[in-house]
Amino acid sequence: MTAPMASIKDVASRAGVSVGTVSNVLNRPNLVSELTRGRVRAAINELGFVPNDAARHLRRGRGRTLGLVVLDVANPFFTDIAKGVDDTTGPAGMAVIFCNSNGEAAREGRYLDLLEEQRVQGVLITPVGDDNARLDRLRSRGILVVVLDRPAPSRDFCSVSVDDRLGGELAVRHLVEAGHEQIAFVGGPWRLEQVTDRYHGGVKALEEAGLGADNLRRLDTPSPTVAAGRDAVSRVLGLPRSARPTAIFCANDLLALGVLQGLTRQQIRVPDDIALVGYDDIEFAAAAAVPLTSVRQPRQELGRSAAELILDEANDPAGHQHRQIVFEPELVVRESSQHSFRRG
Amino acid sequence: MTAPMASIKDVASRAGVSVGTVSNVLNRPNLVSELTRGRVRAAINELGFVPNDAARHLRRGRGRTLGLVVLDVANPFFTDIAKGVDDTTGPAGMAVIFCNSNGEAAREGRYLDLLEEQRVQGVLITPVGDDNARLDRLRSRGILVVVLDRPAPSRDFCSVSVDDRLGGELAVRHLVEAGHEQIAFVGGPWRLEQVTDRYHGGVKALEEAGLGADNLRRLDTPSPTVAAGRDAVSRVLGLPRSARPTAIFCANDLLALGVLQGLTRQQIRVPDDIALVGYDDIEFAAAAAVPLTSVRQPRQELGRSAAELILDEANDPAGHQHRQIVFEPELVVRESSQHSFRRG
DNA sequence: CGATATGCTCGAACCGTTTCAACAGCCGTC
DNA sequence: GACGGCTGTTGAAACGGTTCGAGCATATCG
Repeated sequence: MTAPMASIKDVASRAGVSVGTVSNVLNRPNLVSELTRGRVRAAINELGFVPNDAARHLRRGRGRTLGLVVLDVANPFFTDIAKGVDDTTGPAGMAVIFCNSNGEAAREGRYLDLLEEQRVQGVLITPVGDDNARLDRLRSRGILVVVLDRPAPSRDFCSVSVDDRLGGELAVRHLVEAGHEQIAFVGGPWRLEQVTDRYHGGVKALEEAGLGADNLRRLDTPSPTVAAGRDAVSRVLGLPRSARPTAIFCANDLLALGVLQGLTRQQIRVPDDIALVGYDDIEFAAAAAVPLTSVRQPRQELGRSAAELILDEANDPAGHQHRQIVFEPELVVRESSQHSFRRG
Repeated sequence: MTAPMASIKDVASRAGVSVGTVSNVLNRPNLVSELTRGRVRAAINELGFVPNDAARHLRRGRGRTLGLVVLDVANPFFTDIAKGVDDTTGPAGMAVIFCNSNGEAAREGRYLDLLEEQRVQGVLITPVGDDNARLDRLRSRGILVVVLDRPAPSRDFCSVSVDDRLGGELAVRHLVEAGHEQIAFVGGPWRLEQVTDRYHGGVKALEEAGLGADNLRRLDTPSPTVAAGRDAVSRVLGLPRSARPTAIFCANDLLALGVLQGLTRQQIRVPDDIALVGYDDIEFAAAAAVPLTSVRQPRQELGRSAAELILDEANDPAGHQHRQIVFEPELVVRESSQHSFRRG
């Protein structure tokens, strides 16, 4: 009933050699004679021996696993990142523990504790807040850290991010150029830097156009999800007539899809009555009821680069230089912001 | 530079007790006097001691991690399942290694090897094929197995699934009742039982209506993704006029969204020219260009139940009874199949 | 007062690997 | 034939916890 897993000892006795030799066959086969190697390999197969990673880990002091902590597993933006990570760590023989902080500091903390106990080699994380004390602590314990989807808090962390201010700027400039002056910004929670940066980028675009921050009205959401987007619609519509926006810029596509649903339910047409711009350009943005204009981020690329940085540091801790990679976002214009699309 | 992680020995010497006592404070605090317990706790805090899970694991023989292997991380259906799993394993202090087989047997195999090396306590898996030899092998090595989103191959595995034949039946019956007689089934790869079951359920509905399997024309796709759905459209349109379907039933929502995009590109209106039904009812189905009729599965529930089954077996291996839980799917009708919606 | 039970603590064995110093042959050299 | 250099192999010491029998006070009881 219970596990009769063969150990290296069983292999050794079956092959008539010492455990050290078996270990050598596994790790430095060139040190072992052809003949013994063959016998050991045979024994391994016959017994179906699979080395115990916990033991190896214990002895070596460090494991072959990484932690990936994201804000929302259900957000395709993050699963695309995860795919990118996986594509590069898999071939390197690393396992990834995929954790969902759900945007909650408490959950994030619990997962980081767990990853510490696992003595993971490194952590790729999109932090919930700006508590870099926690990141420092990981570091001081010898755990490699790469900040994902955010610039690192200091020069001695690696990070991979996309210029969110620029993204916000692109989105709002696009709307301003289409003639919009009253714009709503739907996003939150405000503690996420991604949200504030996108907002501030938007404000910058307005100022460049001679308008003010008042023209980008902030509507906070408790979370950046479809449901929160739906709920935000009533607040947009509840604004005094004078402040009624003609366009909405959402902090991500999930919110935008929710807003779109909410507006549709209220018989408000997009883009005719209100223009809509999302962020991330997830695959579903293009398939939406009204194809969504969105700010594209190189999602898989983000994951791949982050994984490469951490592998680089893992393989050569001494020679490694911390880098803060910043990608550029790109505006993808679709129907949801094309006022003229139907009119014209 | 390198990790000076405190070990249980450091804690012991700092608190002036033996390592055994420290271990007891951690695992059976009631055996330790109030006084010592305090001293040990203090030492733990001062040193920032975090137990090494690999060591514990090694001694105990089994770890606190589970593996979750799914067909596609980027499919919201599976991330919702993952959420369900996570919600129930997290509080139980278990870590989950989330693996993406991507529908490829080779990748699945590599991940299972990895999970074996990790000596995970259990594996929740949506298998790529029907190679239950591999599952048997996990079992024989003492690794608990729960089959996800599929009925177990035999009575001595736990499984949590949804009745896919019934789902296919519901979808096609709905179309038949709306007057459709030529229906295309877009799905694949054919090796996935989920795909074949949904197809056969559809055939059953046709037969009940006095029609034949010929009326459900199979169009295989290489993968159940948005891109594959888009590509399938040309094949639907390439069918001889006589066999031209008036409705399409897709094996999942990703395919359906892709098909919808493809049709729109060809200026074919849904549902007026062709009706469309998806499967899974992911969140984005309702937000699609044309809100998608779909067959809903209790996604998070699926994940939760699976996790509960595995925790149950882990906690009481002897008393555990293997169970095959089967949920019922539910048809959610939206605009994409409502021929009358616009006409009426 | 001695025997026995009770409450805490200790120390050592053990889990399955890796690593490394030591060593056994064997060969060629001088 | 002693010697040094290779090649392969061995055995034991870690790694960091858990577990358990033994030991030692102290309290309980007859």
